[in-house]
Amino acid sequence: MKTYYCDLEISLEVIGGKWKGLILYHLIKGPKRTSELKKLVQSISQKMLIQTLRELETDGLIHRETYKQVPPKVEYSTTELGQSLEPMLRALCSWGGDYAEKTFSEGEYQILSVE
Amino acid sequence: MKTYYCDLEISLEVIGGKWKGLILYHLIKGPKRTSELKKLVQSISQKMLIQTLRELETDGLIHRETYKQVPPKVEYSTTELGQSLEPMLRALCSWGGDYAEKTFSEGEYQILSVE
DNA sequence: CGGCATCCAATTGGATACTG
DNA sequence: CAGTATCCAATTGGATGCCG
Repeated sequence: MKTYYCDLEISLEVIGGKWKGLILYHLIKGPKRTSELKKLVQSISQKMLIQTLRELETDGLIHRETYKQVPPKVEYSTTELGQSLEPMLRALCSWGGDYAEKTFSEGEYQILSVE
Repeated sequence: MKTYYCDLEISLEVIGGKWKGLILYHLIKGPKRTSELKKLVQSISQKMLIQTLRELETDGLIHRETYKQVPPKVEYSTTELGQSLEPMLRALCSWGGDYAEKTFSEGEYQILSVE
């Protein structure tokens, strides 16, 4: 039996880790193909991208749709459960922007939106 | 110059990782001594606890107060910046509880609050 | 009590090559 | 295009011992 000492430990197990929150956040803004996600999160390796997607799928946060065609097409989207994290991820995202403005110096960082 | 492709990457850099969010959450509920934090997050090692606290301090989310006495006493508390994450961490925490109820089977997990 | 240093095991993660 | 497998480097993290 799994033992937790705080509900937050459960959330962090599901969306914690280096990439899960970020990938999920991009999918919350709309379904994406594998290659699109790779572009949105450039620093992730293909291996980690796939691995992260598998974990999110296993935990019921995203859905994987395969189109049987050549060349193959796969599209990922959020489930209702995954989508329910939208307010928190949006708030965190906005917090990150504020944090950077307050904390970093001009010219010390840049944000290149790839939307 | 640091480059980000999404503001969320900034937040995750600051409160991501295995322990930062959890430690911060406990401190948001009130100042704690080192040994108290260790009790609240039993599965963390002393090394990781100290390391996590240093990182949170460096990023300006928590404050470390040393009382010069024997035996030594150290107390950690949130800064205003750290406290500003309260709504998000509380929401995430509550989400984790809901997730567990929906997803886990009875007897598959337990939550032992140590408050 | 709170913290640091060292050593070592385990895990993570990247590069590359290959498949349908 | 999407994904898998393998190998290897880097990082993480735990156990232990020591210090003020």
